Amino acid sequence: MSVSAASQIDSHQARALLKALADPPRLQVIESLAAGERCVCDLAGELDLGHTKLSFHLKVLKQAGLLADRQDGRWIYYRLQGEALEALALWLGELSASCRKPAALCL
Amino acid sequence: MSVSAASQIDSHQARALLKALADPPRLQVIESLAAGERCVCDLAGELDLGHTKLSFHLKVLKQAGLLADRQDGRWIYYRLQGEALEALALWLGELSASCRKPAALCL
DNA sequence: GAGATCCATCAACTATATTCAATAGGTCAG
DNA sequence: CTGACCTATTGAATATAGTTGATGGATCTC
Repeated sequence: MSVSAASQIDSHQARALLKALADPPRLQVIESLAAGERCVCDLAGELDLGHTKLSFHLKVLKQAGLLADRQDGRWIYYRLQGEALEALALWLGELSASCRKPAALCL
Repeated sequence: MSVSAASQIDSHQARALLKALADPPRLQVIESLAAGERCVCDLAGELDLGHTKLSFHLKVLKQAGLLADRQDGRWIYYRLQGEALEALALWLGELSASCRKPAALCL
């Protein structure tokens, strides 16, 4: 039980996260939210996406587990789920590590 | 100057890597190559992709900088470029770290 | 409760990516 | 140099994903 326990993911989950991230507007959202929680209208102002497009991509990111939301009155605030990013980073790290291991065979 | 200097990438490069990885057949290839270098015909046998499909995806991965190849007679061997995976893992890690920093705002 | 604001959803359209079958370029063995 | 093998490429067909404009639900203000 490590302290910063990023949950282990399998390649199927990794692919879902990769796919969710691999899109310009979604990456804009992610990077904007890395600075902190924001409501949709702030995001719409900050980024240059229409309301509908933004809403669509927020949904995709949320379904992938990369975002969480919270309602406050008529505003809905989205925030990054750091664990998902960490889990993906970990998965990628293990992949590259396993590549490096059998020294003679890879690279 | 850190020892395991994974080169820094920007969000544009990160997106290209994410996009290249976010596809089932390509992830199969990546995971297979994590065990070591292989020639195309071995990959074709191991995975269940047609020759054409495999060749196409190898090209995509190579252009993204995730794979390198080497010719030996009529065989062409592909291997993983661990640095690309590490760089992406690093980029994701920094993103999640920056999310965690302003404690009150995110999560 | 009427109107305004914030956000999500829907269906149709468009754009992009993947697949498949056929063709072609190299390399090797005989 | 001919035929066999390994791999790459091409173009057409298909599948998938993204965008757009219009509609609707929910919350707030007056």
